[in-house]
Amino acid sequence: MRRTKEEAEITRQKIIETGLRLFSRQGVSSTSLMEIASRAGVSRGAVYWHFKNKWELFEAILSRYSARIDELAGAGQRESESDPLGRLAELLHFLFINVASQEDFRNIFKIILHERFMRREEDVPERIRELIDKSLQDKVKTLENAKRKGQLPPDLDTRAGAQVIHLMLEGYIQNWLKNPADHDLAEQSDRFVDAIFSVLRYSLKETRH
Amino acid sequence: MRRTKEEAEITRQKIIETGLRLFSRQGVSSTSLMEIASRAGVSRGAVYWHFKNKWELFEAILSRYSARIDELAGAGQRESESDPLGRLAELLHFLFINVASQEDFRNIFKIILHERFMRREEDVPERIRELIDKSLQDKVKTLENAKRKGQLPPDLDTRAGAQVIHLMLEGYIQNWLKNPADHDLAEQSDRFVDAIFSVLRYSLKETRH
DNA sequence: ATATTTACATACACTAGTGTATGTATAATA
DNA sequence: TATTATACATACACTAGTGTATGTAAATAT
Repeated sequence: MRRTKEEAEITRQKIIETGLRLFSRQGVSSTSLMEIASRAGVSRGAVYWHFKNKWELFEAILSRYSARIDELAGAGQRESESDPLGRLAELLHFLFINVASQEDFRNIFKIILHERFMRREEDVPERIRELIDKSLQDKVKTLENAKRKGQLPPDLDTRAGAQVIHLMLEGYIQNWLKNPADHDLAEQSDRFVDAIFSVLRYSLKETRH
Repeated sequence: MRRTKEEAEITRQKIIETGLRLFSRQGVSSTSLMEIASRAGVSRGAVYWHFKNKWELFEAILSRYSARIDELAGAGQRESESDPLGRLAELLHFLFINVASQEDFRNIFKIILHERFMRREEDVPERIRELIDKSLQDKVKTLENAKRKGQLPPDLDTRAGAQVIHLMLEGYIQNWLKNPADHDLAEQSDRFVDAIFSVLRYSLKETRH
């Protein structure tokens, strides 16, 4: 019954895909390796052969997509960029489109959003938090840059701005995940980016103390 | 060892409080009745005497606070209101303050936000979704009203507006829950309401088709 | 061609959690 | 005061899940 190396890789991918699907539906902690195995059409032994435990499987799933997420998140941070706000708009559009059109990408987001607030120390690995914090830092840099280039008011609180961007982005994705039929994410992308920018332009002024 | 009626009510409340704390930290499905019981200083028997199972305990927790949430959510929806936008601002401020200052209220929000996207049918009861949907509908009404009173542009997409309000509110609360030391929620309440209103005023126009 | 890994499947031991059944001191009641 | 119902605690039976140990056919190395 020994499989060839290619076959082994196929089952490994199948486990990863099934894990991604189930994790995104039920959350990581309430999905058993048993269920993943049976839905992937393999035995639990296969899962334990490819991955040490549930969290290593989770790490494998994350690392398969983290490169793409990093790439997207970092796109607008270059200090030399002459139109940082334009870059930011592109990034947001890109995120919207990807989330709307690619299920696996959407599921990764869903897991991250869902798992982010769990507090059991043994459970959620540090990697998720790092991932989010990094992309937040990227956006602060982009906004600072846009301020210097005169694209945003000089008294904008960039940290608050970056947070609001994240929040609205996450919120919109969550809402779309909750009710995909409600509206077309890609179509509304323009309007939503406008909404974010109007917040940046008209609110979130720094407070003096 | 039989307790007096008052004592029984005290243990019941103690179980509810402990359940609220643990559910908000770990999520409902990954918190055991064993842990709740021991942390509440009672036996599992006590929990099973007061509540049929975990989800009935959860219902009890929800119903203890849903009145307050309903009250808050419904505050700005009166059609006869002459200043609906002002009411909405008050509501948002009130929510911010409550979430910032009252731990139990904050924990309820945390549970709702966390549990909202779980998909195991046996698990999350319909009540949470109903709760959120109702308050969304309230906000749509408030915005419609504000439009008629000339407080908002006539081509505002009120449904999108209501969603954005929810998303930003939830996002901000989530962010505050994630990092309470980061900033004072109550203090930033003003600025955040401003941000929301600027979105309503300058974006989210209805699309023609 | 033989030896050795590999890629699993199966079986086992263990734990955590659930729900229920039973025991019991005592508050409430008649 | 005797009886009954209450408010639990404890014990038990059961299930689901984990991790590990072992078996094994076939791919691969020698």
